[in-house]
Amino acid sequence: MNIRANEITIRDVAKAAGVSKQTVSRVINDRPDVAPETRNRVKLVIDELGYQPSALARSLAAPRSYTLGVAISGIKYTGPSHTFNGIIETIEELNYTLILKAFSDFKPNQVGTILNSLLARKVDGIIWAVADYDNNRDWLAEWLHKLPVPIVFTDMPETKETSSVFINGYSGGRMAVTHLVEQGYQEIGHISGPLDWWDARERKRAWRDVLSEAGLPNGERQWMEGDWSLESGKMTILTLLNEYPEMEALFVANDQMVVGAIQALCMTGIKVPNELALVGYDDIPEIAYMCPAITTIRQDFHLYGASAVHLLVKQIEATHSGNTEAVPETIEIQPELIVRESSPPKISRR
Amino acid sequence: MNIRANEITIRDVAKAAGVSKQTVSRVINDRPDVAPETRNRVKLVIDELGYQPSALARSLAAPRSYTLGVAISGIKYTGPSHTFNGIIETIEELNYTLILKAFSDFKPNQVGTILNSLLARKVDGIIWAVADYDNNRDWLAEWLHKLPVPIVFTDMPETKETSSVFINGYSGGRMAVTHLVEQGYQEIGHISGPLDWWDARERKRAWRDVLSEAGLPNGERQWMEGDWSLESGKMTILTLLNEYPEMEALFVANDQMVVGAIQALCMTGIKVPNELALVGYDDIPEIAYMCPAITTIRQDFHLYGASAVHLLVKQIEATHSGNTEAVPETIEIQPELIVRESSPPKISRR
DNA sequence: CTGAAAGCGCTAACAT
DNA sequence: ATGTTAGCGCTTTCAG
Repeated sequence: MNIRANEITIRDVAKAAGVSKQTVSRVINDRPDVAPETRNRVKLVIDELGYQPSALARSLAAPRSYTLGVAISGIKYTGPSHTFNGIIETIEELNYTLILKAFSDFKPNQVGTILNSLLARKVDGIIWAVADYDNNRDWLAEWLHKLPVPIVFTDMPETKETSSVFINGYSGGRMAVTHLVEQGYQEIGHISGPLDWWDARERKRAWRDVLSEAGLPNGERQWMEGDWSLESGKMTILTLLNEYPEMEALFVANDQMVVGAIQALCMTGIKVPNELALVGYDDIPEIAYMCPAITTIRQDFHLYGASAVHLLVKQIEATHSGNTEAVPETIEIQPELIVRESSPPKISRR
Repeated sequence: MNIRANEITIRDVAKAAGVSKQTVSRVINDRPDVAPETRNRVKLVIDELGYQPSALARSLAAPRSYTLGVAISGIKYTGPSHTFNGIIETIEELNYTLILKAFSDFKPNQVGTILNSLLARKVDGIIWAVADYDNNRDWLAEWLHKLPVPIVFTDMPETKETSSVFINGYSGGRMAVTHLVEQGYQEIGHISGPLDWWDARERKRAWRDVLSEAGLPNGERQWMEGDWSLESGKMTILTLLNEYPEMEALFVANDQMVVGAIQALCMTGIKVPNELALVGYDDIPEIAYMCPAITTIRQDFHLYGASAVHLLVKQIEATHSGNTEAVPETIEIQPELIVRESSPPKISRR
């Protein structure tokens, strides 16, 4: 294989093969209307010269660029980083090129800037993988109907007007709490994520609903708000333990906070699961290696990212091939309960 | 702000402002040679029309694209994902656009494919953030001298011919083991990473060197090879404990393996740090929240990524502005020892 | 200071 | 099946 050294153009190939640029273009685009013999000759010349077409020029001249724009808000944590990994791999698989924009400070006009800089590179579609918190989605709303290309959201409260992929946090929350109820616990607390995050609200709502339906207590002193961080898990559980001493079991809205909480429990000498049963959320790799291993709700982040790409490409194909207007579609991914040692039947506890 | 809807071109602006395309071009490129009055008029029209220049067309016509290519091998783990985060943010800061390629299977010809697809988009430079293991670097070597743009490596054994940024793993390893020696431990084991990784070899070499220099035992039964994973930490420590029962302290080559090891220790009832002192590597967020909190070597991944970008952009500037040939440069980042509860002075143990 | 012409490397639309 | 003519939207070069 040769490297594109920026010097050989379609012209050179055409000249060397004794055909027109157009014919070379047809060959590199695998068009059917080229004589087999000509095609071979051109291909040979391409190999000899080590010709590599300029994706830039093709994108400019053609209606599509085979480029996808992805906007993210940071990938420091397990969830987003695995989701992003799914996105990358799938884009790669489908032979698109990925242009990335990071969403840093959440100012309304940043939304427009990012969208524009993506469109300025003529992306065929956009994946908006920025977490739904604050009101960044509202800022987006005004752009949506002006967008000349399909867009797919991640973490999106179901909407009819836009395509999105989401993992059902309410359903995951229900699984977690239902599991604890079924194991026989009656005093079940909750540490939520920051409630300006949609996901955090969904999980908390699930906690409350399940307890209500089971006729179990779910008052205000039974839960506290964390901020997803390890430190907040550690701090929050100490307060909660104080305010809600009868607590037998605890549903924590993400695994990071569980790790923090475990350190606090360990330091105060409270035994898991004998004195407190625990269920987390996310199934980060570390959580299975706590002592005891923690029951959690697994989110298939990789599938999540992959689905977003597949959906987007589907919409793009629809726009380009048919005369069919792309119809918004929502893909819902179900989380899964992973039972480990931190949530045994209550009766089995000493 | 208006959104680029792909319909307004520089031509429309020129017409509306009653000037030529070139003048508009000069304005959007902030060239000095435009009458202030003209400039203002053009700017006004640009705003009114909501004109957004096509980055694609500009890249094609101009000598630079203000686009950087980044090749990574996956960002599922803390280290790479934080490094990548530093890369993204810095690229964003410097107003470049990021094109991403993922390196999945390590076949020699994938290297060429990735490089070509980046060059086909006319990137101004490349960051190769693929971990140095196996022999993927060798495959790269043959392309290097043909590359028409600067490239910066991450995780690179120091070389004179190429620019790179690296965190000194040998020095980090020395810090870890020296700390244990200074705390008074004499029987110090090691769980290494997979030895086809450069970093793993460096850390192990440091372990051996420090022990040798201190006149402490460092035989074959005192260390074992893991594979960076949680599970391997768990498994490896059990074997090691068996083969090296006198072990008082242990240097583990990354924090993930520490987490796995702690579970194994907890299950077998071995107390940290009283029966075994522990030092990890990486300072992943979770490691400070173990019980006890783990001493580790912090790597500033964010700075790492940021440095790679700064170095690359520096090389690009050199190539474009001056007639100076870009001189390869290496940036070395020093890791830092973070002392926590898992490595107290031996004497203080009960 | 401003404009006209030429071209970046390719594809689309129409010829033949 | 192949070639020709026009662009894609911008920048560069060279006039003036």
